[in-house]
Amino acid sequence: MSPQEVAQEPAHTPRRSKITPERAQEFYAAVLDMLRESGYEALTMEGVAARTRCGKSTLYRQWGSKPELVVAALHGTRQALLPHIDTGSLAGDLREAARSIGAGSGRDTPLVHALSHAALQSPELLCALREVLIAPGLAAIDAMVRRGVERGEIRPDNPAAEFVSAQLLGVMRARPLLEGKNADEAYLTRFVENAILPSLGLSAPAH
Amino acid sequence: MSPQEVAQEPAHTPRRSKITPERAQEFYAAVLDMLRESGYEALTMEGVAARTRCGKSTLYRQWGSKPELVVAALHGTRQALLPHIDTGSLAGDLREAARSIGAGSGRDTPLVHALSHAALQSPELLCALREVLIAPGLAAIDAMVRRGVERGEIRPDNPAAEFVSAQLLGVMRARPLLEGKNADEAYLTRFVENAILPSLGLSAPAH
DNA sequence: GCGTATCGGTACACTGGCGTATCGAAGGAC
DNA sequence: GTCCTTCGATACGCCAGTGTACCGATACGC
Repeated sequence: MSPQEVAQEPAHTPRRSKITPERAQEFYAAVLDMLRESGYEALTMEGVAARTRCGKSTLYRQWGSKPELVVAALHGTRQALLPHIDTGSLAGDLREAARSIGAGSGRDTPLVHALSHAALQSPELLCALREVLIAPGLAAIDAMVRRGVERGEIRPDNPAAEFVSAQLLGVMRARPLLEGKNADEAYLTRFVENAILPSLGLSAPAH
Repeated sequence: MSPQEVAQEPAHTPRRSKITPERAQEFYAAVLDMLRESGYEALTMEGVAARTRCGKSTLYRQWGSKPELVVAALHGTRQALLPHIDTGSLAGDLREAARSIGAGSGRDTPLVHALSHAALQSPELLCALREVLIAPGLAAIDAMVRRGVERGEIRPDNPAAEFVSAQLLGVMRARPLLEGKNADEAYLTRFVENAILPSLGLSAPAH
């Protein structure tokens, strides 16, 4: 708690910490990079200290412990992974979402991958993971579907609607395991075009 | 290597090990259980020894190290998770697969979950994971699709066909993260019915 | 039955990470 | 310019897990 306040307030209250917000971002970036590379368990405070060229004491002074540091890193680097998408049609939105997710897949997929198991042991971590990586994507996709309903493109009770987000995020996580490569833009675009849209009844199956 | 030979050959060569095949299965079951519960990193040789009421020395004598034990446990408990499914139609096969996967989801999903990250660091583990848990499911589903093509239910170039397995396995892994509960039989069945089949053009979208 | 090798159990070094304590140095407040 | 706090760095104690060594007991081969 206290560290974020300190690190995120540019100036205002007589700031005690010498960690500038930019410096904090360096810490956070290092943490997330190391998470992506080696996972949560292999992430060590010593490693973070070495990579950021600071003392362990600084890390413990500011964040208290490894789980808190990781949670702070997640929250501190919130970046809209699905930026405002509103193309005017559900199909367009989903295509654009596939593009956007695919473009960022090298960044977010490994993160989710690295944290998804560790999160089961720690409620705080699970909460941060959902809040930062899962919920925004989920909300964005659900919003697209909702707008699609409002525009009358699909019916409110379209039975495939509830699966759209699970399909997108699921396939994104499944492909590395199945085929050994990340779900990139091209793959996700094909997926939306050939699987999701037809399931919603939004494009005539090509046969 | 040597331990499996010993444990899996009932008799034949003057067996040195006193570990009967049944006893070996107990070890393997304990390992997989603990993997499901706590993940790969948290699995300790001491824990396995304690749960199976054996000495650590036995584990090290037989399997050499923790990664080897895990690999052996995977290979040693090969069980067809998708038993021969052949209902005569692709839709029937997929519905049956959903049922079967859903019924076993409490068993296999956590395993994949626990190993999928650890596998990225160890080629042997990745290989075993694919061979035992991924490939059989993949092959089974692809076989269904292939039979569907041969029967003429879908065209060979059906663009949604390539995504069937990724969707099933992906959704199975995504739901715990999205909704906090396992993809059970009911959910997967609805998913197949309302998303996969329509995407294949196998059921008229309900609207 | 007897020898032998493995079993289960414990004790032991060794490693590596966590978190704390302590230190000189540096930079901002005033 | 002085004071004071935090910084970076290092050393330390502690704990947990790995893998080895050793033990008496036990069950199998013959």
